[in-house]
Amino acid sequence: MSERIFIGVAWPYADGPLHLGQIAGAYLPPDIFARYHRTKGNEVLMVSGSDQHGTPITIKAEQEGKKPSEIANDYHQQFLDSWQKLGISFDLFTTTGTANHAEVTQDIFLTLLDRGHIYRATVSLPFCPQCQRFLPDRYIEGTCPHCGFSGTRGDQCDACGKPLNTAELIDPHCRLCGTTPQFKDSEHFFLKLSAFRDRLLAWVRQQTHWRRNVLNFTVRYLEEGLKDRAITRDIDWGVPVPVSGFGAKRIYVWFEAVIGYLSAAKEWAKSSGDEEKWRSFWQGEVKSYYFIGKDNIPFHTIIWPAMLMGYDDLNLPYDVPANEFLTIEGRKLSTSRNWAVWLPDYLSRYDPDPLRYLLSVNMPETSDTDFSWREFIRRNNDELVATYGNLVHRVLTFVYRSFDGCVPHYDQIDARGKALESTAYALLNDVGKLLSDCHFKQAIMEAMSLAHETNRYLDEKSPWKVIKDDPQAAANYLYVALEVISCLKTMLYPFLPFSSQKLHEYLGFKGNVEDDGWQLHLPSPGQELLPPEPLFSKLDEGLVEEETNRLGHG
RNA sequence: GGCAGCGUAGCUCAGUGGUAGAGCAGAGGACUCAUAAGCCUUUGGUCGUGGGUUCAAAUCCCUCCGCUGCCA
Repeated sequence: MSERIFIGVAWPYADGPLHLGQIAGAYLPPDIFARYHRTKGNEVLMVSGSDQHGTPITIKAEQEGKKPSEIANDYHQQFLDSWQKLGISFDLFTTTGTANHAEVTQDIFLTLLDRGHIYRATVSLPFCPQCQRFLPDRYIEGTCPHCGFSGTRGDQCDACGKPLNTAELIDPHCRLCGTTPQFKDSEHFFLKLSAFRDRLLAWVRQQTHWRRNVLNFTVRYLEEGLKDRAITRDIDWGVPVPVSGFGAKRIYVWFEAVIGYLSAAKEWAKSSGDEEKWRSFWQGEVKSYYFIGKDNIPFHTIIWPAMLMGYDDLNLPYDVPANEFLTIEGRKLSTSRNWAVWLPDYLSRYDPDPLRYLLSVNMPETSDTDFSWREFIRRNNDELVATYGNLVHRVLTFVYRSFDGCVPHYDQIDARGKALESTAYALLNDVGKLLSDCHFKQAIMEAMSLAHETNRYLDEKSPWKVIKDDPQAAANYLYVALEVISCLKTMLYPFLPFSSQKLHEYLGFKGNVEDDGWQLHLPSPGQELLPPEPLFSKLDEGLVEEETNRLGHG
């Protein structure tokens, strides 16, 4: 019986390249999850896109003398390239800049307005008399009241890290022209979040399968009470407010970006030729998963569900497996100080699977974890190359040479061989269960344990000795080893899709690993093998220093 | 400042009431098909601090310290 799975992935902000923190937290986990479900034979729709709106992009555009859309489009192309190289298998990765997205956003806006979930109110906001425009938080600079730093922006002080209100800034001035802002009335729309509190709380309390930090955080947040939030801004970059008299305002990004999950599903349906197909992933028997970093929790467990409750009969999230953060060489990641490993840089120098491996085995599922180059190279050399890659290579090269490049004909499997087969079957099930429960780290460790066990099996059976006197016994032993390697290929496929596909082909199979299903796919005796090559390469330890030196510069 | 999560072996991390775990690093050994890989044995921790509950606590409760995130 096939299940249907909707996977929403956090929308990366298109104002800079992706870094490993984002990959470990929000992008690799859903891909592993999606690949597992597809292999299992389930229907998957995995969508996301670039978030093109918001003030960081307009500021960057003004600084670089470009249009916001140029900046956003450049990074969007870079994201697409990164997904392809890293193997992040979106069914659709779109942007918030499409006409479709604006249409869906405005429809939700108007529906919520019509039903009384959105109301108007006038607020007093900073306005620059010189530029003749309202100033969003980030357009105002001043002196931090906490630490005295003079380049503090309106939302948070970069020097001491404290968040603050624009009104608290000492000597505030417009970031563009330096003029002191005045306060001026402006009418805005507010989402009546407070009215959803009780419904949300009742719903959230039933989600006992959520990760503890996600559940506790959300419950406490709701128990403290919700404030209505403004969902429009006095800017000209974003989705227009579909109400007359609001031509100079736009819908605020936090309201609009989450709608992307729905608009992307609709765009995907349109391009598939069946406009109504999106419904099969939004209504009825389908589980929706949202993969995000911990900073995004309230938007996905409170605000987006509230919007969905107010809008229509669409499914609420089934699970929001938010990850914690990745630190780099023991320090908090900082894009402004360039204390980050950028994905395009990584991909220009290394293969995708070693990174996918490290980030899987060291995924920040329950607490922040650390990325270090030493650990990356160590895991690559000692675990991927030595344990798994070498297992595959020692079996394939020995079989290839000893049995004319074909899968050997076996005549019987002894008790030890049968025990190993059962272990493989059991692990395949266990790993599948762990993956469907979003326990990625444990899943990959269990999968790797089969490689260890198979290395032990080979050492016990020593087919390289046995073959001298009893070639048939060696054939029997090696056949079991080939079976188990084929099983490893399937179990590790969600994590290491590129090398699994290679192994699939070395074993003489055609087509894609995914098409063969989440099951032990037995090599047929006589099946021709491809000349084997190592699956992974060792990395020089000197790279540790080389890569570490790149951090913090530029 | 409020809320949530985390703080376990030299390092990276598992482990939510019942005799402290894995991998790597360190020490020793047998083997040699394989990318000098793999396999076996082994050293190593008063589970951040101080209290409490319990026959029993890394695990539950409280204090404090530190880290991360959200909010003011």
